[in-house]
Amino acid sequence: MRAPEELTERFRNLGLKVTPQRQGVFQALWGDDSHPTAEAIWGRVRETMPTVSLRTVYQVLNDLTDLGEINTVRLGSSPVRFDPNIDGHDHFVCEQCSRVFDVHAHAVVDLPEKHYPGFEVAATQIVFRGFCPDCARISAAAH
Amino acid sequence: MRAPEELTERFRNLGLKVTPQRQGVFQALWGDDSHPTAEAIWGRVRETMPTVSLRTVYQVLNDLTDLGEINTVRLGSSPVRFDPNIDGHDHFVCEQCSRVFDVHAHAVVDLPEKHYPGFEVAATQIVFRGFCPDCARISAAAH
DNA sequence: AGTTAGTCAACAATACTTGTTAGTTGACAG
DNA sequence: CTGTCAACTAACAAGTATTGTTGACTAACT
Repeated sequence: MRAPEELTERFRNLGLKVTPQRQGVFQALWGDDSHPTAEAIWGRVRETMPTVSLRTVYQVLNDLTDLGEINTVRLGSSPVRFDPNIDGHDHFVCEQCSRVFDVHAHAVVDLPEKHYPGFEVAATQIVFRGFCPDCARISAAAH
Repeated sequence: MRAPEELTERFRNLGLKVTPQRQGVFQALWGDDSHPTAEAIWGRVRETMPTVSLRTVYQVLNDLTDLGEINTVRLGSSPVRFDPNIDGHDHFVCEQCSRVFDVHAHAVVDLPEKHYPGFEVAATQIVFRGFCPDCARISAAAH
């Protein structure tokens, strides 16, 4: 996503008001690569704005998604996570702690046209599952 | 997953009773590659056993999952889907009709150890998104 | 300074899934 | 063949995540 200042400008250009709540969410997301849930963002915004409602946070997140500024990430049964990184990248999900990491895989992926005629691939998503370094260390130490 | 008869035997060996409800779910899943939801399976079992409860279907599906006979597939915001195909394979999700197809991708995927030290990859999942042949045809005809 | 979008609070509602209870049935072992 | 206990049903509650709604209030922009 764009920097908070640029988002401010974009919202204004679109005729949307730049409220402290919206700016709070911009700030909370900016540079975050931890794929926070709506609740997590809410918690962060509340630190400086204790009265903000979860409803509003959801609102803003959906607005940003509609504008293409952020992506939603749904992996497993957990709640939706929000990803301000909209460049092409892959994900690693830790099966232990459920954290999601941005990764760049070396991948050559192809859906063979010959066997799947008529399928129009718009996006390819790679998800790795396993243990993150922290959890791998702990599980190794358990021996 | 195994054939219904083999599952029957496995359940019996494990001391689990082979009830008509369980067999109904075995049958409903056998050879199904449409990634049905719990409700869909329920509907199918009810055709021959109208009194079966959704609760029981969930129960049996979870049992089968625990036994590793089937996989759960969570893609997007739809309810959990169940996949009797537990061989390594990939998925194609139609963004229009939400159907899920089993596919075998040509893929060479690698998480570069060098950049991600300590990450232990247990599984790699590839998901294609786009239009399935049916929906591609309809959207093309709309022009 | 006025208009109106945005927000809040509080609550309802949705969808999916699991928990719980109590009463009944029927699969299997002996 | 029969007793036992796992399994099933029905009916309901609960839980999680998310969105809808309403009415009153606030404050951002023109």
